[in-house]
Amino acid sequence: MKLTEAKQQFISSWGAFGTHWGINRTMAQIHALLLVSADPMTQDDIMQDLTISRGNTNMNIRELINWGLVDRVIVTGERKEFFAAEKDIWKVVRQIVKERKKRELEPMLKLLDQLEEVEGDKRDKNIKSFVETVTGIKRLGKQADKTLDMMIRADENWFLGSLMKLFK
Amino acid sequence: MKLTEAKQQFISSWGAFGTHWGINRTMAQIHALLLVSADPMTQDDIMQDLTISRGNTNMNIRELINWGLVDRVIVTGERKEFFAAEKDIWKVVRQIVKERKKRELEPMLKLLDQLEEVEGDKRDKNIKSFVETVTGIKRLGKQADKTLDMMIRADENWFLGSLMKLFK
DNA sequence: TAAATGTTTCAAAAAGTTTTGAAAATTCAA
DNA sequence: TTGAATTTTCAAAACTTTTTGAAACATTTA
Repeated sequence: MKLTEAKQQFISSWGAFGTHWGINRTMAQIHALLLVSADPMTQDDIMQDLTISRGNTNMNIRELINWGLVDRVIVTGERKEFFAAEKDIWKVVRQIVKERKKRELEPMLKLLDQLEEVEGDKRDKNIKSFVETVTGIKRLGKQADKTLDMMIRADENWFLGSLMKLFK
Repeated sequence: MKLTEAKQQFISSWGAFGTHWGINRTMAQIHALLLVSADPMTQDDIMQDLTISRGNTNMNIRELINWGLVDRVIVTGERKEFFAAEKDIWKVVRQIVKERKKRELEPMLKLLDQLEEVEGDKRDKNIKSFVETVTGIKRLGKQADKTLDMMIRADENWFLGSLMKLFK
């Protein structure tokens, strides 16, 4: 397979993959493009490569920067802004985990805390069933929260090393 | 907070939560409703509780059954089919991980294997950058694949216990 | 067997999301 | 300053996904 074709394939699959994870196709494609390109690219480069509009490009680059997956790069002697993806894939994963934990897991845990304190007789079958489910989810959620925290703080080798020992 | 209100809240948040994870709102809401209800419910119960159409209800119940998150329950003396959610939340998580791994992670790893074998001079900056990125992703992906396999096979206590030891 | 009850399908409508592109805003060099 | 280059915004259009509901299908009961 030729490089150009391989890049195309990677970009298109990464885009499809992203849509399963709540990331829109274009955002994932721009990320993919920057991941496999040797040098930083301008907005116009990206537009042309992916044949998407200026607005769409701009919007999604900004979103990628928000997620901490892409950085603005200043190239001396150039007026235009350049963009580059974080290439250390382990950092990328940690970054995504960190953001999603904050945006999704933490609010859910806060809600579960409230719901656990539903009024009424705990012997009532309906209340019992509700509280048990909520407590179960909360327990697992809190555990996941802690585990992810460790993972975010951890260094790649430490993490891989520990898992290898644990799961061998 | 009253039980009815608490249930409402739970169902609506679980629905919103689900949409971040590639599960549609209704599917997540039906799942939530069944999770917190003490007894199995019929399609008509669910329709009425969530005020959604018959077709929508049917479609999403079937999808939940496909995912292994909901079971048909036979109630003796009743003509209608009843449905109940798997209440062991740890089983639910394992089930979801298993499905998504199969549908998403595994095909991606297969593709990366192919892409790694791009033609051309490995000293070329562009090829080098591409191969390095792909290799990096593959390495992490393979590791994740293994780890998830262990997790799917593992028993709750074993998993929590090991993690507790590891991450304390 | 026919009627009644229950389940599934699917085309069309509604709702939700993403993309476009032109105009506005900003930045920078002269 | 001015104006050319660049970036950002946002309303409308295109596209995608979800939902509806009526009709078809299936199963049970009498």
